[in-house]
Amino acid sequence: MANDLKHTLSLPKTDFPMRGDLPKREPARLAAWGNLSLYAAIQAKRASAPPFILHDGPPFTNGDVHIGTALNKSLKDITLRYKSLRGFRTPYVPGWDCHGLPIEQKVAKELQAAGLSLPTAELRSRCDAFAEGWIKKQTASFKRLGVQADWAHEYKTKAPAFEADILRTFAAFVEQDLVYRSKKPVYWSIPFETALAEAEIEYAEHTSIAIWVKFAVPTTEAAKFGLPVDKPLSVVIWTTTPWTIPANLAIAVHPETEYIAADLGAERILVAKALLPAVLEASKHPDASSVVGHPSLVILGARLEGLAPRHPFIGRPSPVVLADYVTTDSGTGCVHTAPGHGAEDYLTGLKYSLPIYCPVGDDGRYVDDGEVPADLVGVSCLEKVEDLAAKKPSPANLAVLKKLAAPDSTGHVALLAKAKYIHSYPHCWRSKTPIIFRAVDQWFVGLDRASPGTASPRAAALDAIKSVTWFPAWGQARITGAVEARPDWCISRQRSWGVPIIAFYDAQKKAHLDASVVRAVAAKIAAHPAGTNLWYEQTAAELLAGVTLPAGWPPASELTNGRDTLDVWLDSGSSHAAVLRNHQGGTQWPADLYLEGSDQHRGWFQSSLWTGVIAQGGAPYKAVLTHGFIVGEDGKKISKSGSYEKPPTSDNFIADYGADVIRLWLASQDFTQDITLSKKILDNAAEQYRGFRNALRYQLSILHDFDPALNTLPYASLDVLDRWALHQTAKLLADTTSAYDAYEFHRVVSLCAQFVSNTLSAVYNDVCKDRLYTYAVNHPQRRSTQTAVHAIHGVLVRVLAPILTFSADEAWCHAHFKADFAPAGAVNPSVHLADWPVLNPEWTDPSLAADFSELLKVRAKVNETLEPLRQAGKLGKSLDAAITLEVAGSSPLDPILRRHETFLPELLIVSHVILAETPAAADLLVAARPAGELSHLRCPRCWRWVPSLQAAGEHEVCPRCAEAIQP
RNA sequence: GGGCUCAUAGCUCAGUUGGUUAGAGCACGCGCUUGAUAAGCGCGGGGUCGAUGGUUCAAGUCCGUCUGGGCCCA
Repeated sequence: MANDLKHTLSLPKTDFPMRGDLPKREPARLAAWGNLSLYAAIQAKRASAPPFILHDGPPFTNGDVHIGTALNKSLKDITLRYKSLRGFRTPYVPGWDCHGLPIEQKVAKELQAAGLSLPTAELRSRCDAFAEGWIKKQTASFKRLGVQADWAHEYKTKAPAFEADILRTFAAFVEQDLVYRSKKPVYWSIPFETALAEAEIEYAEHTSIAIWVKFAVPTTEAAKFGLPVDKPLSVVIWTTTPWTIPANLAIAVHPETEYIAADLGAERILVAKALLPAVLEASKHPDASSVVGHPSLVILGARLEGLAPRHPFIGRPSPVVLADYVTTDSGTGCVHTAPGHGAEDYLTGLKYSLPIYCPVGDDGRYVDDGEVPADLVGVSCLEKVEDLAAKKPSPANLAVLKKLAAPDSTGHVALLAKAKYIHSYPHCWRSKTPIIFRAVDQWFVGLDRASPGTASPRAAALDAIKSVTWFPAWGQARITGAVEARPDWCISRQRSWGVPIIAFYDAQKKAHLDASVVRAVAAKIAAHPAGTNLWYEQTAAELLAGVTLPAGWPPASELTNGRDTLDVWLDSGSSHAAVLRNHQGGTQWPADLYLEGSDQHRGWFQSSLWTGVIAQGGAPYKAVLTHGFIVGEDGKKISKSGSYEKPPTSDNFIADYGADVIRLWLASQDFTQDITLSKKILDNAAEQYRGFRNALRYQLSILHDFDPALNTLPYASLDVLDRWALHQTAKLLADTTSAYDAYEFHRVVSLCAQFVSNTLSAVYNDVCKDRLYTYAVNHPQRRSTQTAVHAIHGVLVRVLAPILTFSADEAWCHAHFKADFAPAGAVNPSVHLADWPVLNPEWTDPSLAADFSELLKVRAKVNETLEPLRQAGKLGKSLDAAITLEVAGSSPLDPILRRHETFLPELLIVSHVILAETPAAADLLVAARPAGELSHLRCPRCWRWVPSLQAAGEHEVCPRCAEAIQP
């Protein structure tokens, strides 16, 4: 019987599945979008719209898409989808960073394992294929994530046309006379005569010879600095690389460390006071305690600056310099400084304008430069693998040791002590021999060089930074600091997989570099399918055929191609020139936005800024947005925290949760900070996803018999509750729009979640069930609610669309076509082709909202009152209750309740409300009892308790239901 | 060691120019409903706002120090 009545109700109905089953269902939607050519359709729709250009920072092509990269691409996609809905033209050309050491090394290792040794051009081809393979894989992963882009017209830094633009950027540097040649220390493999990168270094235990060496201080020098002159005085240095002594140019001390001129009896030595006992022990001084206790002169390091001891066997001074990195942990506190053989030494050398001196040749042997003593010339610094096993020092170490131990013409012996020293030392990954640190010629960009009347690159960059909007604001301080502090840009690398530096060398190894020649070769490279491989396949004469050589150059036949490649930061740093300047995919320069991880303040943001201000006259972006990094549950970086069952790749997470859940998770986090990843958090996101999905589903289900074209009511005839819901929706739209505009996606998610939960689920949907289910299908109040729900759904689905790309589209198709997918040729076949909802001013009704704010407080109080009855078993659903509200006539609540008196039972979802006036001052008194106590009867159809039932066919129902089921 | 940055309930986030018992969603507990049902509703427990000094009539909110993270550099 009851079942018969149930069939007279308009219950929710939809084919929209309750469960997303995203990992399985999302790929079908991707395919549907492909069939729609959705990206092209969106671009076409916005063809004449104002552009919003997000320039893609290219991921490196050497592995799977990591979840961190997924974060980056998701944020970009959310941004662009939002801007597109808002009415902007949003071309998005995805890019790939293809050159670089990690790929070259991976390929080289594979070749080595296979026992192959290939010419450079062949090695490069293999690197090319390697990169291409990952581009394919990464593209698939990005697509699966829901990232919408011009995938068919991506940019690749290895494409010949792109390589040519890199070279043109480089040419601009040359043109402005910013590029110069200078030495810089690099890791050097002697057997392979090549520079190595950090990644090619393996650390292994090594037995070195530690030496303590006296640098004699001339008496006149000592006197000048107020040091004792009663006995010979020496500054003692300590080093574990004796072979670098011929390159010594200075001695570094810490400005705030105390030094002591200790009296050893026949002579004095100057060392850090704290290290004197250790030095005495090393030198086996017979009466150390007396020396330590002796009242000797103590002097602060800062006061020693400029003191000029003599090199132990080369006729030049070795001045004392100051450096903060000097410690008193070991050694003597006086640090042997050879700017050509150490990173810190190099920087100190630059600071003190010392030559970057390196008397060791490519083959690891001392050169004959007129400075190196004759007995050292030709001696090798190499320790062969067999020497290592025998712990046999290099010939250079032995030769230097011998010289230091030999008395000079005055009988002075420089070597104070020596000892074996076992430590971890860098070795070449291929030859397994210890590397040496050695300065080689490099190309630099002088960032402080300025032609008369123009600003230096640094000044221009600092100026450009101010014209850019930084999100968050502290990004400006960060990049300003990085730009101010960085030394001149070393743009050359001794690598193969990169863009060659178009420099030529004559027989005397003199470098020839000219901007017009670079441009001419760039043009050839752009036009040739081999791209820059041409450089490795052709001779200088072939490359320069038809090129007019600048005055002063030898004929092309006497030139050879340089072997250096450009720093890869120049590759990606040229992307704005290669892509935006060329309007690739409809883009334009400068970009409206760059969006990358905060590490790029020192990376891509900066390299792009330099190339922008030097070659294009300004910053290539109007705004820069940064995000943090993904960390593990413990807040520590993901590589260091716990082990994962699967690699943390985008694909793996999507396989488990679906792209929309991953996107929702990422969107719900404040990405300016670290983003925590854990199963619990992802499960939480999945739960939240279900909430959104169900909200959309329920709306669809109650709209199943609503035809917007036929059944929509004008705003003026909408029910008060529906108008309130629209007011809340208008607020949601305004708030989420400003959150999107501020790139605060987590606020969008939070606002939507609260709207769905508080406004819809807890109040609006619950209250509307009665009218939606039990009223006659065409009852105005029912159509009123459907009108509102339809409008709300339209807003919600579009507000969520940038984040829940798949599910919002799925809901869209169900709303418009009552199917999973739009039929062929449908109008508005995707939510992503829609426009952002327009804020209807009618919807905003502050006085109504004020009333509701009070009414909902009453509702909360009623619920509180009902709860004990329910817990006591006296009450089930609230509809079984009758309520008495008592309020003082003077209360501001009184007129509100009166105004909405007939609506109260519906709002409170109870069967009967008695509104009474109380003289008491109390705000509101609520009493509840089962409606049956009023001797009311329960309508078996709408479940409300009413004074009397009436016959309707074979049933007894309330008058309202009787009318509703009239045939 | 330096630059920038973060630290509010189990989780994700709000907390306006310092001002009443610090909020929300999710999760959790106890009920209700069985006409959104692998759903929905109600009620409830849960935070000494990283620690510690200070400024103030008053500090999650301002200042100092420390602890623990992150990115970059050394």
